[in-house]
Amino acid sequence: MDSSTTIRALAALAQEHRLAAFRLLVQAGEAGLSAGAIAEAVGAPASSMSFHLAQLSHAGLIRQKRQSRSLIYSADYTTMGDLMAYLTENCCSGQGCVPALGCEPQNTDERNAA
Amino acid sequence: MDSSTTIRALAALAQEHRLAAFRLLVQAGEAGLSAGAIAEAVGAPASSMSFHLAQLSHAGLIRQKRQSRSLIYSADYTTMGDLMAYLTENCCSGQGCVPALGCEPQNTDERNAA
DNA sequence: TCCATATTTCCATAATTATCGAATCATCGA
DNA sequence: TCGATGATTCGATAATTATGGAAATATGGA
Repeated sequence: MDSSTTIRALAALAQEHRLAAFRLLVQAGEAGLSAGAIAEAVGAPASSMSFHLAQLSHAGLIRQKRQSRSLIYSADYTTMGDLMAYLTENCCSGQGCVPALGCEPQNTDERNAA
Repeated sequence: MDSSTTIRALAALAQEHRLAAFRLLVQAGEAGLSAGAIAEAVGAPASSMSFHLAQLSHAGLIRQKRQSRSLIYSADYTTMGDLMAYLTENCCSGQGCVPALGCEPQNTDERNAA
């Protein structure tokens, strides 16, 4: 992940409605949520939310699929993973930025799932 | 870390000159770098860089100390760590976002250094 | 085909953020 | 105290980003 891609991802998350939407989609998991559901949950008008979803999408953080009349959005963890890797690599060098989780003796294989 | 603090940190990093500056400071380590040195390395005029350093500072990502005529900036890893923790917690839920490092069998105690 | 629903695109406007020269402030050495 | 150096603040302007209603697009059902 290069720095301009990183900046796009960071900027995508650096906004109230977008961060809320992304968190929601992470919670929702594979099933995802429709644009309308997200807009309602976040409390933003449809057209505004659409704008924000486009930003997240453009950053590669979420995916879109049509399901009948609804557009279902879901989190795309690969970009998020790349972002985490970039930050760990470039912004935490040798210091204690990596949170102390995910380091259990035998974590079978939940990582690398997406 | 609450979401508005998170957003401030994300926004602080979501800018070319600031991300470059922060990476530089992470590399520089404890010793840090002067405002002038950062501005030159990043290729931004002093007053612009000063603006950006203020943003990073306000987000809690860097610290400032005066050393004679120079202001020396250095990375503050605690906020970065909090940010990583927030993202891991809220944006990677159960999925494979945590990079596969920091999980060596016996990593003595380099974490929690700062 | 026609209507209702779900969502986006368009557009104008508002708000925020970035840029950078000039002026100002702080510190040091002579 | 004066001049030089390092850095910030000020202020005006440019650029980007956010907002949200209205119009347009896509889909499905009757």
